[in-house]
Amino acid sequence: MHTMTGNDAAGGGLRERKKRATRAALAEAAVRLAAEHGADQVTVEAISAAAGVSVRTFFNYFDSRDDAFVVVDADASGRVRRAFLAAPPGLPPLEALREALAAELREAERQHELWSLHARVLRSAPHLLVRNLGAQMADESGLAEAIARRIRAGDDQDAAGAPPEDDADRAAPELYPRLLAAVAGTAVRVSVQHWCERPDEVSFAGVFREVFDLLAAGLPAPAR
Amino acid sequence: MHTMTGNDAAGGGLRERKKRATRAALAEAAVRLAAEHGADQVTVEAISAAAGVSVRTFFNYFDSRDDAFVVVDADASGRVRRAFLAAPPGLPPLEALREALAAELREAERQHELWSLHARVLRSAPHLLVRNLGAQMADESGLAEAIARRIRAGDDQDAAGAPPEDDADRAAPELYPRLLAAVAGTAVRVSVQHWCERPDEVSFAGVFREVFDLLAAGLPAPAR
DNA sequence: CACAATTTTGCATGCCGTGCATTTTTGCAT
DNA sequence: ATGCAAAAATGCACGGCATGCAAAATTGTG
Repeated sequence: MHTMTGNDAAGGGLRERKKRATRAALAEAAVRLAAEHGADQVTVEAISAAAGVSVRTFFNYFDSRDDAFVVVDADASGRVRRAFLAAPPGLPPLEALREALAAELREAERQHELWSLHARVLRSAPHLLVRNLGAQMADESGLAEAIARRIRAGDDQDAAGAPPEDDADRAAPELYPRLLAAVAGTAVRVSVQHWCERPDEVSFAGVFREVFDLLAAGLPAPAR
Repeated sequence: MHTMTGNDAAGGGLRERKKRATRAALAEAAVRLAAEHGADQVTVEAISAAAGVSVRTFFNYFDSRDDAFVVVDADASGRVRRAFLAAPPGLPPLEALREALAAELREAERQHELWSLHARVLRSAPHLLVRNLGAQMADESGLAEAIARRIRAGDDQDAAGAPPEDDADRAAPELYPRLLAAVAGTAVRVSVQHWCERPDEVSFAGVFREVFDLLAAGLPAPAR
């Protein structure tokens, strides 16, 4: 299940490469068809035909029809976690997370066309935006654990005596890591949402920076 | 769509009262059946039978089967908005929202049994938790507008000249109200989530207070 | 090339969700 | 109270979604 093999550019076997090619073809076909005809007018049969596979095969890759529209990049969350943990030790958690997210979002803007289509599909179908949000929430748990680990690592600088239980209380995550992970995800969502409505007025990086500045300041009443 | 009529305890006509009774019966039957047999084992037919209506009638009240598990109190968001707008004018937005949410959550703990069942159902079925999150997001837009209005009202104290457009730019909400609304919703979710895992260690009010204290402080790294 | 493992595919099945016409209930005016 | 119009509930039919199962096709390996 975990696809332990390094699954970035080229995973060893021809089998896995073809699997990912089929999956990507299905996802891209789904997004393009949805952008053209509207999301709810696209049947599984049409997606499968566009990708060159049978209807049954579609359900071998996605648990539901909507999943094809939602999943864009499965290992983006892993990259964010790694970048967050690799940030300079002195940085506060919120700042480290801001940098990690900003780097990932800059990277995401490379596939600008598909991203834009995807955003349009999600905006025109609130139902799918919710599912996308759900995928974001699935990452939240892993990110919260990374935050907790980074805080422990920071504390270990001061108190060298490492606690005997390394990951014993993993089943009961603390409050702060969860809150920070959840709020950061929300911040990304609001930034994208706000920026999508004004593609020309402001840059995405500017919106993103302003959002995190507001968070770091404790969400004060805006001055006019 | 807006159910303009004051829809609190007893809405005028017998019609609307019976409608809400049927809707509540369906929702409660759905939650109880899901808590007993598991959410995905409950068919629409079973829910309808338990509520004493036909299958077709079920779909007259809910757009999908899952919606029956998600919606608990349709006008909770309206109460929060009103309480938020009625808060003392001097209070900063974050504090006013904290108080409004705390009051609503205290009120929600009255139907403790159904709430607890509902929480268990949502935790056992991530799929439904996502839909619940979606319902929360639907309220987000209205709450953001209320926040924007409160801020405008606060500014009108300083500059008495009221702007000619009262709700002209409703279509283009500003960044801060949206962010605050979204983060507050996230804060509630994380509070409930965290508290549900430790029902005995801490009180819900305590978790809730700690979360908003962290937000108001700008999510600083926790001191040990 | 032969063989085992994996993937794809077709078929059957059941539930979900919607449109339409019909029947029943409700509110209101007489 | 009684008839009437609006609204809700119901039954029926239809198509898409989603899964299990077994057969056929494809890939990796000796």
